[in-house]
Amino acid sequence: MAPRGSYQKGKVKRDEILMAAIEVFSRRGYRGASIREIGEIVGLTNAGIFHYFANKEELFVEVLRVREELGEARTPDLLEALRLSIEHNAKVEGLVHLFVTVSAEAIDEAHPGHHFFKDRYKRIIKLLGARVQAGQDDGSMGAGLDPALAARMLVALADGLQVQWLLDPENTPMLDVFDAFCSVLLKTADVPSAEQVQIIASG
Amino acid sequence: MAPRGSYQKGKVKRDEILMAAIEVFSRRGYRGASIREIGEIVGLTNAGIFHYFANKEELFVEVLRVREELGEARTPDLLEALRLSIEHNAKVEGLVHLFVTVSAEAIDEAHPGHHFFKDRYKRIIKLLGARVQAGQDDGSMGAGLDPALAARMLVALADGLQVQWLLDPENTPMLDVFDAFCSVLLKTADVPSAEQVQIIASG
DNA sequence: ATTATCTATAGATCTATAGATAATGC
DNA sequence: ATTATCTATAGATCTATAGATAATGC
Repeated sequence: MAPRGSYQKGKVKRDEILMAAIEVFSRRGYRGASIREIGEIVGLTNAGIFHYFANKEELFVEVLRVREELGEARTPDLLEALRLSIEHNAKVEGLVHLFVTVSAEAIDEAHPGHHFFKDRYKRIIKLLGARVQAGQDDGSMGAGLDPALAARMLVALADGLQVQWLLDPENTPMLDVFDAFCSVLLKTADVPSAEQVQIIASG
Repeated sequence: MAPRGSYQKGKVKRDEILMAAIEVFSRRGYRGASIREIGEIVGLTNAGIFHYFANKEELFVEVLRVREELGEARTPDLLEALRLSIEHNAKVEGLVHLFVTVSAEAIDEAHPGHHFFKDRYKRIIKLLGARVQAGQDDGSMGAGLDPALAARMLVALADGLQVQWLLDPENTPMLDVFDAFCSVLLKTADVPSAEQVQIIASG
């Protein structure tokens, strides 16, 4: 006898739990979050949560997956996607908080999110590096920066800005800073250096 | 009767505790760290720790203070200081880990380190902004970036790179990335834009 | 009949305190 | 005599399980 599967009510509740979990894991990190607190938000006892998720770690991994989906880019261009995600993030403080809190916590190799984050960074940096390389090749970007380094810069900038923004949202113009950096990226050494200017000017 | 003060042995032990605490708070964050684990490292029971620090929070605040001292710059120039601290940090994984973990956790307003971090960021960004402004004024830096934005970039970059480095130390050339960014900062729009080159070249 | 949810509870922690004992140094 | 440290323990949590009851929908 195959199981009947969850009722409609159950599916809705499961989603509610995931949303509440995002909020709580965001504020408190994986270790600091408690199942009971998540349960209170959705009107369940802690035992009620365990009906939907076998254990805390399973719930957490689902949260990471959902966050990835919610933040998913709708653009094929990775650089634009990164910019869009920053723009989007300024509206969903909870997700940014989750990401920042948990990625810091996940530095510990024993953390359940460790591999998720390590792989994620590696993948994004690699893809962004290729994107910058392509931009330089087709002349849309300046060739002044090593693409691999530029990729790490972009990711670091986005991450670092999020911390500043979460600590002080009103005074942190996340997108302005990012855009200013991108404009630098676009023209750096696309424009000739001072020496080259000399040559051009005197030629 | 004034108290006699702590014995020599006690002073040494207190320092040992602080060093162990840096390590544990680094790995686990404020909430995840346990007094007992710190005690085990220095060969005390958890109650032994409470002889030196009234409570967990007091120990933690001391750790932040000590970290600040240990990472203290020896250079008056703030930009150089930032670079030196990155260079230095690559040798003291524990302190970087502490900083990253706890600053993420401290985004929560109820966290004991919240104000410490918020003030610290505000101060550093302001000072760095002034530094960049001065650099642009005396012509040692290009004028292409708004100093306030550049200051936030520098801080975000340093923070973001630390996360990448902690997740994957071998493959993250922290200092190279930072230096590449600084070289961009130094010359951006110091060098004329493409249009200006046209004018120069044709003038 | 099966899913959703609760109550009750076991068993691990954790911070912190009280009060005893050991070590140190006037 | 005072500091350093321990044992024992109170009182909060926390995750997770067992087993009962309520709600849902074939």
